[in-house]
Amino acid sequence: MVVEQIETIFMDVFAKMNIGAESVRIILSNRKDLCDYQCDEAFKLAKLLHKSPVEIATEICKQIQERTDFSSYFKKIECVPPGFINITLSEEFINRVLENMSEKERFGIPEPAKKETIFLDYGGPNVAKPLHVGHMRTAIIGESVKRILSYAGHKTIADVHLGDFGLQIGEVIYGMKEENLALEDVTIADLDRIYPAMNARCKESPELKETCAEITKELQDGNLEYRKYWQKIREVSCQDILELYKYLDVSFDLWLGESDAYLHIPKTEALLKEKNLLQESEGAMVVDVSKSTDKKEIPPLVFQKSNGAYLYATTDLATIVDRMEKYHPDKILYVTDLRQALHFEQVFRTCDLAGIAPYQTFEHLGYGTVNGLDGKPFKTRNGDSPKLQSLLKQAKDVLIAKKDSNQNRSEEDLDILVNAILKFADLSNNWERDYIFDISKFSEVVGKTGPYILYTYLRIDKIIQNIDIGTHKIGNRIYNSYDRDLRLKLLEFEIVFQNAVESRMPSYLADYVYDICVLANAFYQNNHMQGLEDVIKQKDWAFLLTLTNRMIKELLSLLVIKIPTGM
RNA sequence: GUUCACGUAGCUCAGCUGGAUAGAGUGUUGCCCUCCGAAGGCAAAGGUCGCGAGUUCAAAUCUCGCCGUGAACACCA
Repeated sequence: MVVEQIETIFMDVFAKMNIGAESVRIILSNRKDLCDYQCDEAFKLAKLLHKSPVEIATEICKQIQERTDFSSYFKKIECVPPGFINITLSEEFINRVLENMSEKERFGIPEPAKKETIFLDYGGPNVAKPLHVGHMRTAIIGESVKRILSYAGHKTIADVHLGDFGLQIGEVIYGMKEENLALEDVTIADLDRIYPAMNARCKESPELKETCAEITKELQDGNLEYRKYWQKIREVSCQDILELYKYLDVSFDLWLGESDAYLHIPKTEALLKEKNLLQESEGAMVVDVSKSTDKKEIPPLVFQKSNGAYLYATTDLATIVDRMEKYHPDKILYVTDLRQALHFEQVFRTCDLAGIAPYQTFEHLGYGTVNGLDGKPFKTRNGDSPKLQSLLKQAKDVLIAKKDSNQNRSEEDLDILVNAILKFADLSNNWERDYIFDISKFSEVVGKTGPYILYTYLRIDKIIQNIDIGTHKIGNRIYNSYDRDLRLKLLEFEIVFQNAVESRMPSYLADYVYDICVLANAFYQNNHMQGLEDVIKQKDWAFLLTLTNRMIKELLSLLVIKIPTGM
């Protein structure tokens, strides 16, 4: 909003000066002590115009200063050697834009040029297996990205993509039958007991594992008895999974899984055959996805194993076929561990080759591995990695112990705080990086943390509660530097949000909301509003803080963080 | 081995579509609760941006080489 308006003025001036530039870039100042925004275009124009950057910048500044509308935008605009153009906004401009933002939904960010339907895949929990930290990371990042895209004006569809047809099911069925469990009485406690035990036994005994694999295969082929077991396991497990997601405030539009994908395998196979893509290699059916331009050899995608079984790539392909057919998405985003990058590369290329969907449809948001304190990844296979549920419980206990007053807090508020701590910690990091999981991270409440943001929000809320602003707007003044800094920060919303959308990076929003809070803290610490004689000033400030809090709240919501009643 | 990612303050990390004096948090050392909540504020100290070249008026940012760490490399997901 701010940037576009300034850019328009610059382009206007460029036209007058006969500068043949097609665009101009105004960026946030990196010297806030000198100006609010800056333009470094003079350096680029120097070659084109065969003049020195200072000359060009000086002329641009002069042209802008001579405009009749100068003061409605700028307080000061000046050229600083060797050719920077430093821009300081006028109070009028700042307040005009803020008022406009305050009147609009979503602070007036424009609708996307093209409204896209975007599919997101960020669940991947396995039925009958407990969720662990990795699942939480996927869920939090995915949910946040979904909310961001949706806020930007796109249509989003989230699919949990359940792992409900794998070997673990065979193992659990075997264990249930062995114990002679009555199907209708099976609870999550039974699954929590049977799965780890069976998993351990299968590791010891390859024969037992083979038997379980056989059960799994028969289930996939339609064995009715096993199917009943499977349904029950799925039902019980999903209840549990749903509860955890609910705790995390993560939701999905679709609860499909691998078992649903199996229905679409024949269709998928036909599509591949039609394009003559399937070929036999070492007994397996594969798709050659290599390209001559590859720097590194990309192995073929294995569609069907030599023993006739299907695997991960198969169900992923089949799932895509189904999604394209039913929903015609413009984009499909996968939020998974970075280590799966090659797998997705193969799948995406296959889709492109088979005409299922163009390569550009897909994006793999590969987040860094969740590592332990030793820097090694948490193991997901042998049940060694701690259960998510117990970690959340642990975090809550630590929180209660941290502050006396927390003992009187409602369960709901405590849960919100736990969520805020771990989500802010996760989302304020760039998701591409590895993530060292440290239980102390789950209880960090000071500094750049979720609780700090919530604390600021609640304090502001308390301050403005007692001031009736009625229909009062932003006003036309700015009273001091704390005031000005906060207003300027709020103006950045659109820039920051667009960055977050384009990069699918919630961390930009986390950093931004933190910056807002720091400035808001400084503001109310230094500008006491209680008993202020200047009523206009008091209302101006109350309006500003109201807008600030609205923004904090919406940003938090995009980070999947709620606001407690107190803390 | 090949490919990719990463290396910034004691620690955890921002910054990377090139711009001016490289920023936060934490930890360390001080100060600030008769004022709207101290889960807060203010200040100080802390840096060869892994190393070396190159491109450029300008490099933490782009290119190349080296060193270090990690990941992936067809019938697991």
